Amino acid sequence: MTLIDGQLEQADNATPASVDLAVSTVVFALRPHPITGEDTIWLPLVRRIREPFLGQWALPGGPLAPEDDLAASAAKSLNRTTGLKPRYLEQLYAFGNVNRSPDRVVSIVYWALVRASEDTRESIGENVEWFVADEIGQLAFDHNDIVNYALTRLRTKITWSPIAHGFLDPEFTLAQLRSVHESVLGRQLDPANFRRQLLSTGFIEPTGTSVQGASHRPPALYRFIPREKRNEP
Amino acid sequence: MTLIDGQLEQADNATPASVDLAVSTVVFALRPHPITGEDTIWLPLVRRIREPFLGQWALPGGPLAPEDDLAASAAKSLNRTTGLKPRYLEQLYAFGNVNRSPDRVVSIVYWALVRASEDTRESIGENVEWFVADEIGQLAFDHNDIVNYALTRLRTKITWSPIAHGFLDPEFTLAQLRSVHESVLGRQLDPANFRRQLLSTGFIEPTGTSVQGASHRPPALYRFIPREKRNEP
DNA sequence: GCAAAAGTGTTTCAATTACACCCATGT
DNA sequence: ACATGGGTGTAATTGAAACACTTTTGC
Repeated sequence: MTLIDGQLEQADNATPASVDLAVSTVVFALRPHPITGEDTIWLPLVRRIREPFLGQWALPGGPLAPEDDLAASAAKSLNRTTGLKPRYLEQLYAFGNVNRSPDRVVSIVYWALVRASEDTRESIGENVEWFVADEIGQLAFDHNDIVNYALTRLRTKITWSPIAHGFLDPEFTLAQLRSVHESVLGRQLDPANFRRQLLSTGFIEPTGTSVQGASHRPPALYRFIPREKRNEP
Repeated sequence: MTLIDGQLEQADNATPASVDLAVSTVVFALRPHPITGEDTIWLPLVRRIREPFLGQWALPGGPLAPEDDLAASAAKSLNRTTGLKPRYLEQLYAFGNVNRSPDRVVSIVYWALVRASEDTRESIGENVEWFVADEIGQLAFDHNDIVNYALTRLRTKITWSPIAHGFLDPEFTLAQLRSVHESVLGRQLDPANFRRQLLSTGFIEPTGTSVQGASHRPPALYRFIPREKRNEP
């Protein structure tokens, strides 16, 4: 509430910040659960190599570089830790409570979807590890809260927004897409109704090709239609 | 993508930031349109008193004080400019593109709802003025984008979330609440269906009192039930 | 009694759900 | 041919929208 020159303070020409700014990312992928074998949500965490919370697991991220946009910073740290590029990336929330860290840090958190690519299992580094999202222990800072918030956002958003393709290759069958929804929501969905609902949204279109080789009718392949190329959403 | 000690960078113990951090707030109130007289959305803007964008209108805000939570900072700047306390306050988005300002500033923006109180018309200061939201000119920085984004959020959120009471006194009639929805959405709503829909959500409860004095059946008064005291949503 | 807004009831229409059934393929 | 998942059809259920109707007040 300080007054400057007898006038109100104003944003966007702030005095030099005494608050640190970081960008972190919650990265989701679908992989089989180690016990049940059913697809479930995984995420990569990074072991902290300094105080505070030294040795504990935390979300990948880092300070915001002056030359990076926020989303670019998130994508970079994602790529650093997983070697992957995000197929979906969205800002989650800015966390900045005074008591969330011993020093004062505001974290702008993104969440991302990536494919369950093969080559990322152990290839990155000692200090990066993937965990089943529902079975992570206590994380550094308020990162448990952040992960839970991101999971909630994923599960609610998938019911009305076309994001499930973020877990898949560019071309996919409706069964694969339905399987993603089922894994995220944790319940079975009616194949017939799922098909109709999704096709009526206009979010996807058939590629014209289909998948041969299985001992049943070959399923058609579809691709996601980006917002700009859609007709009436 | 710098490596520190041969390890991955990590968030939340960032190196001293070379990026400034500000918190701004989009404040909405409902007041009669100066020409049509119908209730419409207004918001307060602050005239900039320094470069860049000197003399142009901008959102109220300021640098984040180390001792303030993000929401507290937003509420403070709101109170500074309008003299009001927010009846609803929510984080909107963190804007941080490199090119949004000559210097590098990340703005964490909140949006708020306040009552159309009498005493705030001109009483604050020379450099604060209220505008009809749909009739503001060109603002400083990317603040036009921010205002439009906040308006979109308000209009979509009011259809499924109980926020309209943020424009009203703690006790209100269903007609007042419906009028808020109509003003925000810009179209008429069926009184019968509106009543049923809203009561079925369990967001509000009757106070037991009603408003006498008008030449028609006296309407019952309702109050908003905060999330914690609700039963099933 | 009449106007005016509060509040209730009912009919219609659209969307979702549940589930029966046919289709195309590999073995 | 038959097992398997892909794909279509349809009746039942639910919920939203439209609108007629009753209630309670001031004048």
